[in-house]
Amino acid sequence: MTNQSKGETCKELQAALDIISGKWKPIILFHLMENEKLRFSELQRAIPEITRKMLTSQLRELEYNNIVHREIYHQVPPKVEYSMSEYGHGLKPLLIAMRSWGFDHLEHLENLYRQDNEKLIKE
Amino acid sequence: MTNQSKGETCKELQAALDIISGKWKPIILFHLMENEKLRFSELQRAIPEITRKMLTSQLRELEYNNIVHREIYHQVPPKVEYSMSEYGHGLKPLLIAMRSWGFDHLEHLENLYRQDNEKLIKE
DNA sequence: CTGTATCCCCTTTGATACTG
DNA sequence: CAGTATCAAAGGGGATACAG
Repeated sequence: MTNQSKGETCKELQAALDIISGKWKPIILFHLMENEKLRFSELQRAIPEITRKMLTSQLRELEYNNIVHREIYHQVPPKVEYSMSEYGHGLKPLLIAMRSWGFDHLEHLENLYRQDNEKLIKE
Repeated sequence: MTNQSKGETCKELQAALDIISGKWKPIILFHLMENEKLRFSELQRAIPEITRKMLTSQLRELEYNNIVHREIYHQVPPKVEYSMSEYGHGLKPLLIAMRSWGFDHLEHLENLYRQDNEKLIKE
């Protein structure tokens, strides 16, 4: 086993988090997992609340980390397509596992909330 | 499949990330996974760079989310023990999966770095 | 020993306007 | 269409001092 005991930060875990954390990265990744290729504008429509700046920057970081591929068509008007890189597809199982745990967790919170409410009603 | 296509944020994934993101949460969680119970001061020694304030706040958030249990011994001087809650143990597989992916990713980066270096040497 | 309270900084995010 | 530039706001995080 790795020795995390004396001051060694858990760099593996951090490495994974560095890739997927960022306010919009999770949802961007899921759209790209489910759609093969998406244009910039399609992503924008899919995530209406995001600004162009944020969409650009988050995609750039994913591209920098080799998770996402960016294909530029030199046309007028321009067209750019984003897709998961081959390497990026390796993230899929992890993202699915996270989503699954998150789903259960939201149910868990629901139950806690319900119990609190019932307690309040009784009193 | 869930429909993430039109503006629905991926709340499940976000829920998972909310729990484990935070500068010190990953390493705190791993220490608690490997040690059953740890006192506040033991955690501090295990993570020397962390400040008391941060250790407190991160633990409080984990406690609030029902991941970590806090046991207070009313003594002088005080003694507080932290441990994974039963619910928190359910995070273990996910954390291990993340660490595993992160490990591979760090190797991936190593290889990229090495290739770049060899290219530079050739030129 | 196990915390809190303050104050400050820095990074991330957002609003808005401009451009090839 | 697919961005960039600029500035402002918000929040997370750190240093330090104090407290039960």
